[in-house]
Amino acid sequence: MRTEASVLHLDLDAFFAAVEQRDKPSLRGKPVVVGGVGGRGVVSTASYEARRYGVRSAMSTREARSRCPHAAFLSGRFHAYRETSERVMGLLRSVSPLVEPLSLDEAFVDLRQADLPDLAVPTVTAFAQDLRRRVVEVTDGLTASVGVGSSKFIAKIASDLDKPDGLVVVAPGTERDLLRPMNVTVIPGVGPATTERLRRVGIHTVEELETVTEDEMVRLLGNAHGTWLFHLARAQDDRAVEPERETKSVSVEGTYDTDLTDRTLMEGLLTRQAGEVATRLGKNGLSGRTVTIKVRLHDFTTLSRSSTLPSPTDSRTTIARMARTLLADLDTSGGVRLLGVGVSGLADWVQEDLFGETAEAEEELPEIVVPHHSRRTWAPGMDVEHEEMGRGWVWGSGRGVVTVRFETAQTPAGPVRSYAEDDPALSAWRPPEPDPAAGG
DNA sequence: TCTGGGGTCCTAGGACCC
DNA sequence: TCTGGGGTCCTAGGACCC
Repeated sequence: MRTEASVLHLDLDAFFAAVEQRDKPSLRGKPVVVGGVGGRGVVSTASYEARRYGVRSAMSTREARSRCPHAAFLSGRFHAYRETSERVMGLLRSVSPLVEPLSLDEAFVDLRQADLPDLAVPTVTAFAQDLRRRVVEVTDGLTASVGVGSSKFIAKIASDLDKPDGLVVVAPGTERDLLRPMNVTVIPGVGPATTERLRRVGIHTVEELETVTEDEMVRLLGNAHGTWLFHLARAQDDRAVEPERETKSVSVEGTYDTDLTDRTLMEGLLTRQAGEVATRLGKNGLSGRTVTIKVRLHDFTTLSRSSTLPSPTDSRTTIARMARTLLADLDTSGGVRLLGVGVSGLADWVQEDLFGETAEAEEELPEIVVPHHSRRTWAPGMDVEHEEMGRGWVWGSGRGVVTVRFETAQTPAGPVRSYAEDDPALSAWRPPEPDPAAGG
């Protein structure tokens, strides 16, 4: 924790709804709800007019409609949100090089790196007011709530205290007095489960939380969370403002209006999602080793299955096949409401293609053709054929061994076998069409 | 017809290696 | 012939955030 109030947190007010009201004057002053409009949609953002009717983020759209039937229900225009967000982040970066975006509508700014004569409360207050004015300017009318304090934690709490269109600067030294009367739920990281655990031992406020020893807290909430909360209860937070945070995973998921029961359809949907994940990996120059599927059953039970390759991939065919294979192990007979595919274990480099082709070339050539029996030709995802086992694809290779998973569209979870990489029974599978470029 | 989609981080158990 | 530890990787699930 710093001795001066030099961490700023900025939060754009009802951001998605505010962009809609800005761009569509007929919506100004009226309740606007942005979110999923389908049968199983939830509210992403409600304008303050809609909040007066009890509409809240994360509420089902169905309930929002019953609370506020005359609201405008919009599915969202993410390009507009992103574009507006970039203008705000650009403004923040012009003020300090240390800007950490948390989402499209939120960021931390380190004021130690800003051009300020000093970091006294009156100075940062004037600076923050001017920044809020410039946000309105640069966004054509959107307002922001800002908090400034001696840490990320305090700045974030402060920006919440006078919403919307407010500013709160917490004077150094007053943090703990501010926190004590507050409910534990104001602490970021304290959600429903933690709140309930604390409630059961009679803890509701930060002041009560302060009475718990670190050991007790760890016993109650686990090592990481317990230790973390022990310190936050005392306003102890030394986290730096981190401008660059690297991506750890990329995923696509979808909830369907009616439960799925057709396995072939599920495989088709996973295949399409895998393609979207691969495209996004490729655009960002990423590849990853672990493919995970997510399946939410009719009763909301959520399952995940994952599998890790020997080397990273960004190939749509490999990701899709792994996804379908993982699905094969699951009983989905009761119906599925959500399917998803993700890739993690990311490397910021793409495995060098054996033919020196670019990722774009793979888009046109989903089936890779490899020469017969030459060494070092087995890359994950390649189609191969075994004299006895039939057609399969390379699961992994290395140290002279190639592992092949045999599958057909009907039986995705085929057996896995390993062979010496120069086993003559194993050959590259060729598409039925003659390919003059393939050579021998 | 309650309950999105994109993420991050943590835990716990088992495998495996030294 | 009884029973080490530590470290790392992988998997599944859960809590939480916006």
